[in-house]
Amino acid sequence: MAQARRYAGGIDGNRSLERGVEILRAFRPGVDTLGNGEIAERTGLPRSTVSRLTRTLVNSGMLDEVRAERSYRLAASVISIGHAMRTGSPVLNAIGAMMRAESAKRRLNVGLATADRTMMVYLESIRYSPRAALRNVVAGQQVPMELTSLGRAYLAGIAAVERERLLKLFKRRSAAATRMLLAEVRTSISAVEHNGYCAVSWQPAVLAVATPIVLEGLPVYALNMSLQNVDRSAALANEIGAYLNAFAVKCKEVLAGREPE
Amino acid sequence: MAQARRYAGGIDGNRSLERGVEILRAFRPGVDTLGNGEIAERTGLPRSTVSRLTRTLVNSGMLDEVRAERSYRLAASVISIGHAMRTGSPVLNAIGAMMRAESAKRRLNVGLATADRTMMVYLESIRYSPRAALRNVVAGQQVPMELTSLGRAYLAGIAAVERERLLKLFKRRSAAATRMLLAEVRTSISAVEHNGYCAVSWQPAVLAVATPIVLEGLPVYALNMSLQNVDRSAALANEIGAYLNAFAVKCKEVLAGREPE
DNA sequence: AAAGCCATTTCCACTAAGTGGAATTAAGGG
DNA sequence: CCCTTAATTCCACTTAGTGGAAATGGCTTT
Repeated sequence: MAQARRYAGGIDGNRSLERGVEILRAFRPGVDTLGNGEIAERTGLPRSTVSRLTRTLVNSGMLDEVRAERSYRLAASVISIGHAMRTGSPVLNAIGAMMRAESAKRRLNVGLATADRTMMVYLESIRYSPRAALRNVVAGQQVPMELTSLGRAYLAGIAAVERERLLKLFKRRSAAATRMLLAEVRTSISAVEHNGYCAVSWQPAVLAVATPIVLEGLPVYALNMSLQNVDRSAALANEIGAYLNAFAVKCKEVLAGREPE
Repeated sequence: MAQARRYAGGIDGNRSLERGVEILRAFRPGVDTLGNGEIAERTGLPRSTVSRLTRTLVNSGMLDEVRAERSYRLAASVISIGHAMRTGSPVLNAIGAMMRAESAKRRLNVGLATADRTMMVYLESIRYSPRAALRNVVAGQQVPMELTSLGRAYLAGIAAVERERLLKLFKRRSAAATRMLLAEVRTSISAVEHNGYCAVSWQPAVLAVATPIVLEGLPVYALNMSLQNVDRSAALANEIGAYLNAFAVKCKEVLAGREPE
């Protein structure tokens, strides 16, 4: 008993909708079109089911059909919903401008991200480069949670049970180097607990420092600052970490003072 | 007979999925959280159904639940899918860099958009401003189709039947000024047919010029160039129109030459 | 505190809507 | 022109979804 069979009666949710979302998710960054067969493979759904659901998604405007090659691509609707998400976000509204100003002042990259399953996704990423002044780069970009300062700061900010659930997933994901990686992740988490931030050099010659932003009624976010073309030094990490802590405090003040609707 | 009852057997698509998408769509730009009640109102769905579907969307990661206020907001997933859409887009991949270069060279804004129902949504919008060099502004932003150069260029680019369908929708939407507006729209469309572009000053002191991009196997796009703080003059519109035509030709060449996978 | 008043969620009987294997149709390839 | 391969439609089956009604759970009011 217990373990009630899902999708009996409907208390657990709606199967078709779940499947439809899974189909949208099958379009990972970089893929242009997918045929029903490919979608069926990626999602594990029966081909006839995929055929019907893709048709529905076309009618709903979430997919565009490419008749000539019997395939589909994500339609413009998905970015307009994405845009709605960004403009609705109270956090981004509150601190977006501050992030831009901070990037210019400190002459480094400033980013804000939150989690999508096991990935961190940027809500905003302000890249500072000495020449092109500042330009804000693609929101929606994903980076792996376990390897980045953003992800580890996020892990430090969430509830312990959820954290352990995610750590198990990482274990399953990367076959090799598991022990060392997990140890590193835990080190970063306690760094956050002790110093307020953690520093990680995920990409070569890039130093990134991040801190969690935990607020009632909002998902946990992570704020980061990063710098390219530097050699990784503890001193530099400390300096940026101090900037980040100060900035995070300012952000939290602003966010605490917002009208709750 | 005929007019087969929808959702019998499943040939017409999947009702729950359609409804789930409608719920996501209820989050228009600017809204933060919506409760199930509000969603039910906006979508016209029964409250119990909304309750189940929102739960599913939370499980699928498309919505975040705000337990304290029993409401929901769009989750980060939607921007990561949006990002996938942008990085997958062959058009944006092919001409994004060219758009940036053109914006810098001509010192004006360059945008690329396509339709989402009766709105035009920007895939990319490169804003030129004399000071902050160039920075690319929010993709996903929507502007009304019937009022903008982008929208009218799009209308000029699509099949006639689809165009008439949309024109009827505009008629229904704006109670007043209908005759004049529709006449204006038709004027813009024939301007595209004659000169390759149409010019519209939707917002005061902004001159915008757009042209359709029609390619086999892709939705119709519209490319535009615009300039702020100018007084609207035919001469200026012609000049920008000429730039735009030349640029569109270059774009189409590049797009024609891409490998068809 | 207690009671009343919301809004949201769960229950449940009903059956239509969705399912997926099999048949069919359509699209390339030789 | 026929054959192969993949997508789509059919269709009998039945489960999964539905929505009205009841129950729950928060909040406010006296």
